[in-house]
Amino acid sequence: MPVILIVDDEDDIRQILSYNLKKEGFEVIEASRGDEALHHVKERKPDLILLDVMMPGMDGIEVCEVLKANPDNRSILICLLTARSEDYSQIAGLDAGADDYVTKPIKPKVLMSRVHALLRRKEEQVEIEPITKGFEINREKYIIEKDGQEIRLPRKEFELLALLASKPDYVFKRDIILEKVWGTDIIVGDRTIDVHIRKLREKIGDQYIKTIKGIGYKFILNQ
Amino acid sequence: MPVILIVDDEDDIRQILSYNLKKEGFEVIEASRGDEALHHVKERKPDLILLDVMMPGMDGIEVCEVLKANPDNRSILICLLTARSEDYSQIAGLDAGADDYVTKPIKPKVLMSRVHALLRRKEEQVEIEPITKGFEINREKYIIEKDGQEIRLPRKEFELLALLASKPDYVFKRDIILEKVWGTDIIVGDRTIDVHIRKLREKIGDQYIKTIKGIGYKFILNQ
DNA sequence: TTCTACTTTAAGAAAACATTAAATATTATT
DNA sequence: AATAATATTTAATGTTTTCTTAAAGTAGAA
Repeated sequence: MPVILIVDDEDDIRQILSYNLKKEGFEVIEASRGDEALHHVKERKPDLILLDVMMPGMDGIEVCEVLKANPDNRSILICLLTARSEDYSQIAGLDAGADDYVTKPIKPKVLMSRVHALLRRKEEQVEIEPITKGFEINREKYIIEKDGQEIRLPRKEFELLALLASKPDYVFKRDIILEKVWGTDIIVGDRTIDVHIRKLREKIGDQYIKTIKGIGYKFILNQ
Repeated sequence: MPVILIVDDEDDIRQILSYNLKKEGFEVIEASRGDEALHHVKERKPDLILLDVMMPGMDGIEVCEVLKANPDNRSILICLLTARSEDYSQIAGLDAGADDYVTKPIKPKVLMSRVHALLRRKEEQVEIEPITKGFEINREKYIIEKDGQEIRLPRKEFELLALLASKPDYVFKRDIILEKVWGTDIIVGDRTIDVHIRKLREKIGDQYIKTIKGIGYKFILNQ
């Protein structure tokens, strides 16, 4: 899960942002001052920084400039938090390398939406598609193609197959499957996996998914 | 390259802005009065208007109101130029539909930064070229043609269809739809999408929009 | 055999979407 | 500026699909 650093000198702002972000599953780090923020970044590189512009001492723009000056930090997204009444000339922040800004008073819903949009932009860079002969797994269309024939799968089945097929012949342990397909939050019984495997075998043919007793399952292409 | 209209009664301001904008490759149109500006907009729809608030005759706020009253002009960005001394309450311009404002005296660097930020945000909205057999999508008139038959769609429905049809067979996730059609600032409930999908299906036929449960929707042409 | 781990089937619960109507906004018209 | 017409959003309820669990069955290992 993405790590987000909140930098604001006002405690209650930090609290409300932190609460909302954690609720959505993000890992949150907080700093009340600019120099503190820079220190945190050295320790743990966040994916995104929510950065207040108006702060005593080192202000947001400065923090932004210092960060972006270092190539290692180029990939960190920065979203400025600005008061609407602030003179916009201060918002040379976009020149300083910020990726977006949100005006105060901050509506949590709006901010969350922005956060997701920004992180998505980042993710879009590194999207990999697993390739498998005879099988085409098309995430964009959310269908799989087996020998030219389109097969539509429900979400869990799709994710399960996509996982197994991403590394043919590799055995995925049950706990790994649970973690990748269901996530760490949701706890489901072991039989649930079996049933989904069953459904998959029904749709794509028994021969592709092999059971490794006591361990897990694997996707095979030959034999 | 984006087209920018500068509206200011002071010649030297227009000149300096024009110079800087042209240097960055923008196409620039100028007007010295409000009514002249409106006239220009009819002739050639700009992407962005830099609009002085204090002008003899029709002032900037009025121009802004007139423009934004017309749906065809809703997509034009408006950035107000205001004197710093002006009471902030006067900047009801943001209520009049302006997208941003910059205070005088204008620092070219600051303004350029704002201009780029605004245009970037506009681009992030929907600027898709729909390519679709049997369907003709006319963005100017908010009309689609299905098998020669004209169907007029309200804005949101149109944008939604235009988005889906821009990549047939491609699944648009709900959050992407919200971001592209509604924007990141406006937060609406999930059911809102459904209702719009409903309306669309009613008008163009059920077979074109397919639900991918748990993911989103896709536009399909065959089958 | 007996135990363990998986398979299979069916059924109920939960999630996600569809539909309708009503409440708000917005836009057009008088 | 008031009214009417449209458009948009929300809320409530219904429907469908998907997911999960429970229960009974099976095959193989100890």
